[in-house]
Amino acid sequence: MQDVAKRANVSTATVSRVLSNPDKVSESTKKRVLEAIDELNYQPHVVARQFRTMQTKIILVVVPDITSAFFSQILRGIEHVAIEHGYQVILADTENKTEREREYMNILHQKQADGMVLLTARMNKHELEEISDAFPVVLACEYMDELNTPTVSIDNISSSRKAIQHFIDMGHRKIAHITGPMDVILSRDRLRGYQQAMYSNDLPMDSLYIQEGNFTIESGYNQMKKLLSLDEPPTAVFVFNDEMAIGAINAVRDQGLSVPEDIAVIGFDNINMAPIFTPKLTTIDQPKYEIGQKAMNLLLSLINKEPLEKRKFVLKDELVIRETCGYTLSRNNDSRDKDGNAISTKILEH
Amino acid sequence: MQDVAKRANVSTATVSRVLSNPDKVSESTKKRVLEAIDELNYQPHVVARQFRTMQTKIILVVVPDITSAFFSQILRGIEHVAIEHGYQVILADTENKTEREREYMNILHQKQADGMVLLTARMNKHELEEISDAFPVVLACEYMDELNTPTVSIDNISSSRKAIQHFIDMGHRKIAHITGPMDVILSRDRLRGYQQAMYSNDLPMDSLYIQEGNFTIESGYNQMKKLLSLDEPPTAVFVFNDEMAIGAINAVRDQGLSVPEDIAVIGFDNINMAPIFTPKLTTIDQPKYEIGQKAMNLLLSLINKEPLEKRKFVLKDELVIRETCGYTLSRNNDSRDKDGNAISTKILEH
DNA sequence: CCAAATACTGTAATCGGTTACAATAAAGGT
DNA sequence: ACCTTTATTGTAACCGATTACAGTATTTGG
Repeated sequence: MQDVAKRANVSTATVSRVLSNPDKVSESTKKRVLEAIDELNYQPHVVARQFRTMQTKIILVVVPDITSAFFSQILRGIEHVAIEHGYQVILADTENKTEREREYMNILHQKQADGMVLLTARMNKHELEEISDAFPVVLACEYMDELNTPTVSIDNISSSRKAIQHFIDMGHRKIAHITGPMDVILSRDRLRGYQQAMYSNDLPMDSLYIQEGNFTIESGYNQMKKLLSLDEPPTAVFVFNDEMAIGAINAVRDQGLSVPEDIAVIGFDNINMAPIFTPKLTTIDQPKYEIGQKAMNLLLSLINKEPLEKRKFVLKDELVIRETCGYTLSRNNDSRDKDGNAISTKILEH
Repeated sequence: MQDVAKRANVSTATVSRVLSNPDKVSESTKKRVLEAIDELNYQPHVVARQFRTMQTKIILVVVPDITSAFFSQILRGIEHVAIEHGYQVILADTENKTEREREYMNILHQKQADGMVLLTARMNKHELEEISDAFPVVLACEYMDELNTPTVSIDNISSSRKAIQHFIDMGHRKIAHITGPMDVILSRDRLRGYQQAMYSNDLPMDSLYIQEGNFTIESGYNQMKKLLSLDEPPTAVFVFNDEMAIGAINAVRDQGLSVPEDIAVIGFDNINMAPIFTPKLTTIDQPKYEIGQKAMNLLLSLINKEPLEKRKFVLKDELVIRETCGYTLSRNNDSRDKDGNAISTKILEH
């Protein structure tokens, strides 16, 4: 920077201003400085700037599982908004471990990032509250009651209810649920939706019909095997996510049965494999990209200390009816739900 | 830090030493300082340290597509090694755009990262050479001849040859290839392997049998449709990656034909969906996690200016025979290749 | 018992920008 | 013509750690 200043015959302050406050500098000197920068191929030392301004322009995004098809779409939403506003995204993969989640909190404490988007919150409410009181933090996907942290999510309880109601409307009575790990709020919420729908339709609930998986294809496979080995196996199974649903369908098939004829299945998330898998997956679609965008926009407001219009955003989900729930067997692939909204199930749409 | 120093009745230099050179400090003062740190809940200002030491302890990883199942495994390999050595990983998603690739190079120029792992290299050789001469850079997956940049990859030509040879050994003669975009070296390499195998078996090559896709499921679907509409459609298709292979299989099915009976298919990468998809995908397995680990270890050597044992590492790939190539139809799911190596195809392995 | 080596700690310069404040020049107003 | 305001630029303090160097205390060796 000294060199540039010398060459342009100005002070370092002016060079700095050309770079970060161009309006404060006259056209002529600005031109001279820019030329000098160009000639000397000067690159500002970003870390020095970060140090001086106490801003890193970095956003930390904590993901429970980077390999999951679901989160990558959310990430993209976050990243697009971030880059647009001059921020960069650091990814932190917790691999579903709560300790690692905690470790990453340090990055905020140490001011290595200007803010954080949490796509997982296994920590207890107290810890979360503490960190989000001190730093800009947005929670996405997971929702906690009575938590002040700004949140973007869908209503997991109602969407889960919607799925079960669909089964019931089609005449199913023996409906099982493969849940996610019970220490994850999302799992408890979706389970609650299942229970609510069963109760309100006066259907009995056998606790054997509730099996806890761990998000993976394998665990979907194993839990479905358990359900199939019951004396009275279910005729329909609602699965916490699409990955486990795919595992579950494989289990049905390995048992010589078929989906949806013998067992109907509904998944969750509408990952990009859902319309491609055979049979095509009926599932709850989350607006993944939009969740990411919204979360990042919220975070920017927090960082800039702008007032928030509200702290909790619940986006719309949608039951996408394809083949695994059996609904469309006697019909065309394209259908409409009872509200008349198109439920497109064309293959290869995304 | 001042506060800590005062409280422990030492100078800031000593506090600093306790944190970064604990051996230089006596046990008693170390204890005092640590107590003070604890009582004041002091967090070192990492950016200040980065500034002073001119090290960020950050690694930039440039990925062509973060949503791809293939790369996430490599990422995990990189990240594990990085964290183990006190480095953090920033992810840069180029979304398959060369411009964005170039943009990210700036992060290195600006010293915002100590090194970079490239999982994509669409830039020309000259640009790449320039940056890798000036900074620690490792190339993974893609391989360029006559390039000095340290590289970790498999031998794409030979693995592609292997796939085609398998088709030929099974009696196929009309073998097509759905490639990746031709501006990607990997695509050209795998195409070359296809051509070599065809030539060396005196099989004719119809240029209509070579169709260029763009990595996505959709393009696999579309290119396969083209192949199916030929007067003399192929009986076997080698596809650049598993995603496109899955699209291709769907196209076959939509045409009322079936895999592998009418058309045999071999994919590439062995993504985690490969053994789950129906029919199970025969594919070339890349040691994804190991590629990531090796690349990161190489990068660490570069950063620490250690000598490299060599600059090019070619890891072993493996043809994993499952169902889509037809080989195991009359046999068990488990098979062995001609070298006697087990080719496990158990469902739900990963 | 003293010199030399060793162990520990403190002082202060330093990294490369940013920005408050001061200084100067130019423009505008009466 | 003179004062006020505005525009532009320079000077130098500052951000919070690290570390070379110097100084002091302690141990070792003869």
